Amino acid sequence: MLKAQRHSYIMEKLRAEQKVVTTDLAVDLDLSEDTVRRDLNELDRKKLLKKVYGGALLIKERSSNTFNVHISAEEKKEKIVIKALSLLHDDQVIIMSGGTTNLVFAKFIPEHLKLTIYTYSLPIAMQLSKLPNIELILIGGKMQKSAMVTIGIDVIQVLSKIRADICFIGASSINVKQGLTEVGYEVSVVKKAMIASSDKVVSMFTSNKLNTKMPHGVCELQELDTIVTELDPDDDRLEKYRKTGIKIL
Amino acid sequence: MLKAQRHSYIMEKLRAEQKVVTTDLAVDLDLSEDTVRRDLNELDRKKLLKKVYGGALLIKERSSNTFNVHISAEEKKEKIVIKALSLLHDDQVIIMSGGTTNLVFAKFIPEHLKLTIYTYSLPIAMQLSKLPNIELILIGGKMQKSAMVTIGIDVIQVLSKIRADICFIGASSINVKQGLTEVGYEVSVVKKAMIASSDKVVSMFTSNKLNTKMPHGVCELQELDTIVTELDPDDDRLEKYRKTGIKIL
DNA sequence: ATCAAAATTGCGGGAGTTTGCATTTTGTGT
DNA sequence: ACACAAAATGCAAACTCCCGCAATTTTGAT
Repeated sequence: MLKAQRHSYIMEKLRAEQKVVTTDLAVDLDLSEDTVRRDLNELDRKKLLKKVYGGALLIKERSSNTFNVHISAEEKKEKIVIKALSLLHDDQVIIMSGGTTNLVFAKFIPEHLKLTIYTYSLPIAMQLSKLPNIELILIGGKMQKSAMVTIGIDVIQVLSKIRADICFIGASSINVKQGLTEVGYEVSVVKKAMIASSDKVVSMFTSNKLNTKMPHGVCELQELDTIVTELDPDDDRLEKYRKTGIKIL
Repeated sequence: MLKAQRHSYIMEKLRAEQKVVTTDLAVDLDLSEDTVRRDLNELDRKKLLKKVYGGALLIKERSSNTFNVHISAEEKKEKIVIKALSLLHDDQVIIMSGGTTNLVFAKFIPEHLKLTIYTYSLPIAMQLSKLPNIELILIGGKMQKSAMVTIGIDVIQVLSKIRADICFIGASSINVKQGLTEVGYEVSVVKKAMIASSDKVVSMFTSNKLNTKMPHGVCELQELDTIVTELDPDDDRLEKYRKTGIKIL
């Protein structure tokens, strides 16, 4: 593996986990710890991370005016959202949940579409602000800082008054028995409200979310109209889901 | 084989595998490594790939997952907000309007302060999300895309129910006779509501806003408790404002 | 067709990089 | 203060790169 690739691997892992451990990286990359240390030192010199005893930490620059959102597996997500674009038409009212898949979706919405979009995700609202033909309503509430979304009773209240054509809902986990499930209780409640206010429910997620489970239920699989993954709709891994009669893109 | 053919072979392999290795390409193409290197350097010069030690990598345009806010006269604004930090104490409830001066302020709030902050500005909410001890409430509503703030009746309604210790209010324009004035009607209404809900009103702005006027009134000078500029409080340009009895930092 | 200039290629060798190991130094927790 | 892990240092081997040069091919003009 090329050194430059190692550096991107390290930075990627760092962004995902906030820290990296020298010994782990040596195993991951199948290299001596010496080399890993040299890599870390080099990246430290370039101010891309902060080397500490035992590994390295993510640098958080307080000075920059840029807000960065890290998107993992971006190519897969691009494949997903391009398929989902076919669901959009002029004059629809849409609710979008948070999550990076939906953020990629926001990036791909064509400029000419005239839509009304409700969202409670800050990055998605920022992204959609670039589109002149979108009527954009940001749903306010208490900020959940880690996910950059608002949560709580205020969000539920606003959602309950909307009548939307489609909601696009990210997924933490999905399986045939329990349907959609979430890590956080508050987010699960918000998603329930989204579903209740929408005529059609679409969930987009990467295939690694398939057949996984989280503590808080959102809805049964049957309540979803369409799911979109990066897989071919005929893929074996979707077999069980096809049998439920759900639409798969 | 022609050079152009080699180049397309290299680019194709690069797109397929994200990287190419000089020695592998020399074998694939049955050429000396020197020639491969020359090819790679040439493609690098044309910005079609990124040459690295040992091979080359795909150039990936950092597709904008970054949201950038341009801040003019940032040094002046830093001077202002550092003075204003003295107004903050643990357990205060604060309302912040939009504007880049307030954004700089958000960047300078110390990590240890425990505050409850209401804002209707997306960039400010993003910035404040980095602070673990802040209870952050984003006020939702229709997005005004140009300013990255929410406006409208929803914002007013939320603001009217708050009882805040201080509000930090940006200024489009200020003069002794008319007080604070705004370009947009909607923003002027929101700012009136902010003021009505706060015990103390602080306005921060750069000195170029002094003695200017906009169409929509926000409040009389007397309604402000404190103004903060980058000037020395004894500066001649603030003479008229000092006479009104307003506090100047 | 002929020739010269320009471009391309491979090679030798020197310079520069990278890597793992041995050794020494430094840092951490008990 | 101690033991032990992590890091820095020095070093040699292997690898990669670049320069100049000569051989070869291509190009373009006569």
